[in-house]
Amino acid sequence: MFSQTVEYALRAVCHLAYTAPGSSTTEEIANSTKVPMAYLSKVLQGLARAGVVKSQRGVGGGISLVKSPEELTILEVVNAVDPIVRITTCPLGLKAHGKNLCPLHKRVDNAMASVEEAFKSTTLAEVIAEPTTSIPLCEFPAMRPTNDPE
Amino acid sequence: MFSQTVEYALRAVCHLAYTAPGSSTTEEIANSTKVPMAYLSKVLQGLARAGVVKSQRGVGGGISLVKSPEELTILEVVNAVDPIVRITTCPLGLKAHGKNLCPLHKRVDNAMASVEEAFKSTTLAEVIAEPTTSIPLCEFPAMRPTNDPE
DNA sequence: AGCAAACAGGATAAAAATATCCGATTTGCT
DNA sequence: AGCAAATCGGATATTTTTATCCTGTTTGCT
Repeated sequence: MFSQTVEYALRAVCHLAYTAPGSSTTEEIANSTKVPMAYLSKVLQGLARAGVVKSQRGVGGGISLVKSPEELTILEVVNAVDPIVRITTCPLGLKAHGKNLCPLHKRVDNAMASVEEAFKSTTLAEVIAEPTTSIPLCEFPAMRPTNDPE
Repeated sequence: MFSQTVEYALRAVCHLAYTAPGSSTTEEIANSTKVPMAYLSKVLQGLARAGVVKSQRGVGGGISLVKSPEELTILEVVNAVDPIVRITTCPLGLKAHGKNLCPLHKRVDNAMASVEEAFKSTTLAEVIAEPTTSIPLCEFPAMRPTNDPE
């Protein structure tokens, strides 16, 4: 239901939230998130174009979040790479419907609205702070991603 | 967020709900739903394989719903062509997580769960019966799809 | 200046989703 | 039997998504 790209982007910003406000290299993120590095690079470029992350070239460079994890919502990340497009006019182009969606499309749009709302109300900070035995991206409890090359 | 195929399938069963328990030809459905006929044919084959619709070849044949619109949910239609797959184990394959999803994936899964729930609790009968000026698939209010070739 | 780290971006490839075409088969009707 | 209405299913094409590779550019360090 959500694209691979969305999944990869969320993992990446999750890693970056751990190291924020510092930066991580694409390789570090790729290792920690188990995303193919070359493809991750493209995803990160998309996030950079959308202003979610910024990149710094050269030695000591890498990728970092533009906002703090407290200010960054899941929705912003999702919309940066694969936007949730709400239904605003009849997909069949029926003029009589126009912006007045029929019950079918109203329900489909409501489903998207609920996802949008859930994602809008969750920040990255909440995701990484939530007490749990399953820490995002971490194989072992109570152990968080580091920048050490494994 | 939802595939074209899902959209097409929903339109098609919506048309069939109008003509239920009678059948419609693929061409009639294609015209009423504005879905390319050849592709719709494939979508309907998928719905038939999943047991949502049944087909009858030959003169006077066509496609009809297996269940009544009262018994058929949107979810069954969606799952027939492009299933909503819930996250049951860690997508990274982290053994420590297993079925205990991390906060990130729990939220993504919750979003899918809300969609699943919304779709599960809506029948086709509700969709076509809801009073509105925008009648599904119909260009004009108070005028419903017919089997008349336009 | 020279070198190594690191991202940028184009070219390419592979796979999946979307779409079209057409001959084969089934079926009802006369 | 013959014909026309319909679906079935295989082949093919197109577009999008996912993925890989490689060269170029930027940057910090010595």
